[in-house]
Amino acid sequence: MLAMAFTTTADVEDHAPASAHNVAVERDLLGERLGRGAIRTLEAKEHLFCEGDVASHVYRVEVGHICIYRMMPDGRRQVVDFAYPGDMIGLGALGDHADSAQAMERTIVRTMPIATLRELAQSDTRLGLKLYEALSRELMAARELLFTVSQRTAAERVAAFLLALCRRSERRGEAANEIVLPMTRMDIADFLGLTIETVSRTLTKLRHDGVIDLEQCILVTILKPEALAQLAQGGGEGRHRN
Amino acid sequence: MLAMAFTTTADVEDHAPASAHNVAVERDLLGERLGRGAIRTLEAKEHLFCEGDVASHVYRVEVGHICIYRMMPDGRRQVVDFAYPGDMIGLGALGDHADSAQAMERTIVRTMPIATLRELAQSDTRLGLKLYEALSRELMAARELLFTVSQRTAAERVAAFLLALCRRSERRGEAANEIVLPMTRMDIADFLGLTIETVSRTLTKLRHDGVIDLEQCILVTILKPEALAQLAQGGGEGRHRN
DNA sequence: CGAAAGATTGAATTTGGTCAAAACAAGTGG
DNA sequence: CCACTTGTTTTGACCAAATTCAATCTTTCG
Repeated sequence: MLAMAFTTTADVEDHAPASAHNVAVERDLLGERLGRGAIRTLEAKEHLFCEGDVASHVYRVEVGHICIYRMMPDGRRQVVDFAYPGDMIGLGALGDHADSAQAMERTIVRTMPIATLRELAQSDTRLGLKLYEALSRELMAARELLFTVSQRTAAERVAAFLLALCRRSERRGEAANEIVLPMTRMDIADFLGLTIETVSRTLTKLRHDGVIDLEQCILVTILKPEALAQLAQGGGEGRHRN
Repeated sequence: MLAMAFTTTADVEDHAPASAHNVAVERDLLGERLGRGAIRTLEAKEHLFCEGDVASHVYRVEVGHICIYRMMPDGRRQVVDFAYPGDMIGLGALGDHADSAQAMERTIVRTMPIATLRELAQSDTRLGLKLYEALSRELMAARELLFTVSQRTAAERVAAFLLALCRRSERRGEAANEIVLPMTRMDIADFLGLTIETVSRTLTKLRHDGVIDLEQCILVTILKPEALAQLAQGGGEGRHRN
């Protein structure tokens, strides 16, 4: 269950074992149909949809990365999820979108009308179940994030974040200890409920402690995975245990 | 959408207009079957299920209140939801429970095996859709809470919490400005990511400011709903707007 | 009633935020 | 190729909000 941490924007395909390649076998109806779906290309910073828009489609990221977030009138922002290639977006939307989705770089998505999705789900109960499970996984991820943000210290949050990215890499069969951050410090900060300064400081501290290496501020090398894992738990003496 | 704040543990019935009474008309299949389902009574502090248990049933609270939470090994706790009469519990569970459900007082629930739920959902596609929507609403609630905990100050969190309870009362046709807190300060604290002391202090401050009244520390009277709403937004000059 | 659990209040401490400046990186145009 | 601009990241000094620790007060319940 812990392995699920942050594993949000559930891919509807079964969670692939490490052996599966990026080009997953599209054996189910949804995958097939999406494969034939319209393609849309987004420039960096372009929005796929915004808070309040009518939820007309679901999407699957093909290339690039998308940041999903919500804003408060006064400018405070909560990043809810980062969608990687293979991830579905917009599954949970009912009526209007409750959040915005913005490309973090040039990004390609496949699109599919919600109406079509509904039809498919009706004709194939197994698909309906899959969707349900995908949503359920999103819920769990959201709660995991809630937990992290609510209960952990800054250091623990950053550690947990890095670990989650590691696991994501592993799951898609990439190098597990070298991760490229497609998001800015600002995105990380708004995801973890911190400021950019704190994120930066924390990363620097991890570097000085020899836990990670940071060359271009976009490339993180995990030197001591155990230390990181330890930190992500209450290992560094966390906070109020009441 | 904002009105959804904290409206978690979605009731599967349509969101009833304010006129609807507690004894909602059970027109759909699920309601009927649950109405005929087995009853289980829990004493205060008794668990309905625990983290890691196999998810065998879904439940609907009939009388009393249930607290849903997750724990870290070191004792830190995150309350994820409070379930009121009419609320469903366990909808999102896949395989094992990711959280624990504990009665906050003597509580009665109706139970229904997940297998039965699956069958029902297969025979009635509309029910499947309803379940999906219920889960989706839970997801939104989780994200709303995430937002609150992550971005708001202590005062704002408590204000938002009280307001959410107000709305809940309203929705079930109860007095909107007198709310009884079925949960302890500890529960509130673990829900909002604060300490009991901070919760207590914040409530005291609200009382001194004449925004609420607090007689038995369990009964909150909202004296200035607008002020509370204002606070819940960034009205009291919130935090880092970057 | 009296014990135990829960809630409040106060004082000291700490974490993380704010503000401000400097360092870097990437891209543009001369 | 270099100066120049712009945007992001890092670093430091200071400050405020929330936690910790500790003591007291209330409520609940046997």
